[in-house]
Amino acid sequence: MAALDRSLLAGLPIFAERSGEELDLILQGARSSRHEKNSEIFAQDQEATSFFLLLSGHIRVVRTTPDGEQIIARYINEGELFGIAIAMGRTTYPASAVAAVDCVVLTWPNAEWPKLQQSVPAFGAAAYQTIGTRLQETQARVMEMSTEQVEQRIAHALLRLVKQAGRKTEGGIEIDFPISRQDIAEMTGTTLHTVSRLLSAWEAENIVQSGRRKVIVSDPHRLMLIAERRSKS
Amino acid sequence: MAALDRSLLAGLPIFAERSGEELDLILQGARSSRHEKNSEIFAQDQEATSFFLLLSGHIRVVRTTPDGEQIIARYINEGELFGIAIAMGRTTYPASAVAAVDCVVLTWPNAEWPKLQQSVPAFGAAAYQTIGTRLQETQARVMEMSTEQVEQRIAHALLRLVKQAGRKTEGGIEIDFPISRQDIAEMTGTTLHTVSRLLSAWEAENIVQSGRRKVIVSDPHRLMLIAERRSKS
DNA sequence: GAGAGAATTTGCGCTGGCTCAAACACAGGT
DNA sequence: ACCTGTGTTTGAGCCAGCGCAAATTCTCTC
Repeated sequence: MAALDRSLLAGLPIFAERSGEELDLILQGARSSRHEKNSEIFAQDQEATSFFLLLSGHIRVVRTTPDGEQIIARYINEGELFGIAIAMGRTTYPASAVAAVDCVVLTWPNAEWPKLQQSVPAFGAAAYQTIGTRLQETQARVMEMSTEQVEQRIAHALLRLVKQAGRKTEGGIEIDFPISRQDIAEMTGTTLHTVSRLLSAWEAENIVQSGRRKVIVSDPHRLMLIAERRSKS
Repeated sequence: MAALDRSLLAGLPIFAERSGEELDLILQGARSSRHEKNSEIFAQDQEATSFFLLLSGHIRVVRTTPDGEQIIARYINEGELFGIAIAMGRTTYPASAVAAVDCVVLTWPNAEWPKLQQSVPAFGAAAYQTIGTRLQETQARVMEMSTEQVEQRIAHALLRLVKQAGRKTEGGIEIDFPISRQDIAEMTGTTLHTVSRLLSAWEAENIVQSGRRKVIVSDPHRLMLIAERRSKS
């Protein structure tokens, strides 16, 4: 395979400060691959052999319970590391990764990890920072689930999606990948029925427009009011 | 202050593989301190100036929402690192740490972090592993809150406490620090009333014995059956 | 040992959101 | 143009768990 070009990485914030030489070092052990929509990049509990960076597209990280219920742990956006089990001292992937749209992914075999950490310490630091950030986010989610009503949780989830993967359109900001009511339910710990009812209600109030696997937030401000509404006092 | 003795660390699993020299290096920048029950070791959102290791006691890690609701993020057990904001690239503590009983804590100023990581790489690795483990645990908690009923969540929480901080007594395994109904509620996202009702019911069935800020699990096996009970099918 | 504060227990009524059920709408393939 | 599968909508009923309230018990202090 031809060597990968450093221009692949140059645009990513995570590598903004890296020199050309460092970028080459980073790319040396990597290969890039395309994953079509709905294909699985790695599976939960499978032995972790590689770690990844999403060059383009969106990835859904899904955890499945022993009795088959699914939860969406997070969405991975362009430029983010994922599947970095190795950096957490794990030997298996704790979740599955599924392409939400066609994706381009950079893959390193785990064997590259120690080398890379050695030769480009900032790479290791970026990975650890990623994990730290995710711990924060996950803990925030626990708080949300403990203290907020379903309506507020869904509003928060939509606002987060808009922020991370929003694309400006005529009617407002559209979430840039297909997302079903079921998906939103799995992100917020509720049922697709409740999500559907709420989106319908919000649509009637011109806060969102939504369709089949599609959500556009037309009035983020009002959605924020809903999200921040206190339950009592 | 007199130099700290390496025997402080020698017994901890996290340092099992370290040589005497390494232990001395680790202790060089540290100081130890005593924290009495219910005192705060650091506060949420406060600037992170140090990181810590719990030598003895139990610590409650608490997050407070903007409107004053509290959540117990986790309990720290003996030998665990905590407050390692620096390893996550954070400048403030994301939660408060409160001594659940009288505690002895080892403290390093953040300035020691890069040195220590350099001189004892395994120390850095331990910190990252700690964070990775916590991410796993927190995600497991999200799944629990999404898919399980209150009864199962409380059962799981008790089993976890027993595993991490259980002390064998006559009537069963006692949780080794004072824990109120309210605390359990804040760990499981419910109310103290519901916790109280459930504990009373379990007490009647001889699964637990509990008192004021005290819980003894007398029949872990039956508690496990409750915890693993599937909601449907 | 009296009093105050903190933790727990228990009853009661209500309701948010789930379950069950059915109809409907859209996209993509043949 | 039709068909099939997948996603969405909406209704109806129900119940787990919450909010509120009051009584009770335990611990610690003075």
